[in-house]
Amino acid sequence: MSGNNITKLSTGVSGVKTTVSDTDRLVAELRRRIVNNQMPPGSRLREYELAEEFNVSRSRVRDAFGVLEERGLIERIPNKGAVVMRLEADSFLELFDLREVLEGLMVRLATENAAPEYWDELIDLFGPELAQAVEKNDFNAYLAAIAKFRQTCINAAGSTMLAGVLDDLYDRVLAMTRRLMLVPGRASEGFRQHQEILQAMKAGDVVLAEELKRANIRSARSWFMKYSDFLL
Amino acid sequence: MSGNNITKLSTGVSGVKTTVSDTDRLVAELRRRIVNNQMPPGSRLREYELAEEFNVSRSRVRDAFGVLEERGLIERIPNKGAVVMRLEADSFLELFDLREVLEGLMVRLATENAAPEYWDELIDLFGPELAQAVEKNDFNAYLAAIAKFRQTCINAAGSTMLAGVLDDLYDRVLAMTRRLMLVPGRASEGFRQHQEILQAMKAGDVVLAEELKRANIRSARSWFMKYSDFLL
DNA sequence: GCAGAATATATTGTTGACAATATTATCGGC
DNA sequence: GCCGATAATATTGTCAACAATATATTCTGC
Repeated sequence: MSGNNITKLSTGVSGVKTTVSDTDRLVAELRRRIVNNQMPPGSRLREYELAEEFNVSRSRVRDAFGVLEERGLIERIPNKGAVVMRLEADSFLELFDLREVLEGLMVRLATENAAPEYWDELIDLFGPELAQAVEKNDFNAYLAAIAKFRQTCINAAGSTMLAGVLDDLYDRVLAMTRRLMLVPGRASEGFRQHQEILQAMKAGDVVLAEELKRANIRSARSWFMKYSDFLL
Repeated sequence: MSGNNITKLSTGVSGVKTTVSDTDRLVAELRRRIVNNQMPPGSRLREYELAEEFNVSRSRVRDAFGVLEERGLIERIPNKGAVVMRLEADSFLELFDLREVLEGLMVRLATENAAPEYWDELIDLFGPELAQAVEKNDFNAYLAAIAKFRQTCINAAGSTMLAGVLDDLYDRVLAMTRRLMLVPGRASEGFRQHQEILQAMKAGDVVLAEELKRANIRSARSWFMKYSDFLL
């Protein structure tokens, strides 16, 4: 096995990139493992080990580590190796502050740009069926719906830069959301908030939609602070 | 020359990193050249060429390209090479939207955290002397003052995540600021706005400070739109 | 048995050589 | 002279071997 190894493939997600390399696949898989806590914070990542597992050279693993580090998912200490970044309470709070202004902007731009009908699909998704699933603690369904909401908004917002920044933070947001959802009552509250936001967006009420989204994050923040002892 | 080559050195800027590698130095220098337009958009970056110039191996250059790409300063096309990213009008407008919420947040957090006296130094810096320099089109002095303002705020805000996001965008902000300053009248207006923001910050008026900073960016945005024909 | 030095092992950091690909130059036919 | 095919060159992509460093183990004197 030698030489170049880039398979043509569209990434699907509004991407400019049309090729996916070994490095990209590595990054994706390692991201997944870290966010899913299969590799909990503090875990060591050994280059050779991963190189063998994925049948790639150490250089690819090393490249992947580079972007993972840039994204703040791992920490690299010279000559010692890479460990999964530990998320402190402080950085969670910082993350909420950032999300408040950024996701608020996202919703504002999306509301400005999209026609009212654009939101019908999402409004349908956030319907009675999902409501029941949330009550029954079907977190995967809820998580998928939230991801869909996010992606639909980003597409409508139409700002590649905003999309990039949100994407940079996404891993950490996901890691936190997964935990926060476990707190009794939070999921159903978040669900209702999303319904309200969607109504405002369909109504084209730019200001209200942004404010509701910001309130949504602030609410999540206060839940987090209340239960931080359990969540960290 | 072979083997590891990492010189111990503190980065100074509130950094967690305490070492600076060849790659880091490369990134810094290339950033500088790109932002200063010594490497205008569309320029091609050849790996071997740079490797020779900096007396490093191509791998280091390649690593540097990786972070430059992640930062959106260059674009890498497989088997073709790296070119300096071309900044389109759209992305400038996107950048203004982002700056409005992010720098607003920066000022808000900074105002919340810092004591009134903290701002005296900056208020002094943005005094009559600098005002005169701005009138005389001494752009370097103004640019340095703005950079100082930014850094002081980031330090006071105390959010490493926000600092990271702002840093990611900094190169593009700088590139744009340098051009926008050339527009007659913009620099002195921006100067006055910074004075007002600082007054609000010293007064501890969190809401007003944030709103003034946001207005500052919106104002810059409208100047840009008006003169975009000359600036692009 | 234990602290500290010396050795062995594991792991990361770096490089130069080679493969794959794209770009440019050359050449023959019309 | 111009166009397409073919060869030559330049440039990037990948890897495997080696160097440097950190960690674990063994040894030694007490």
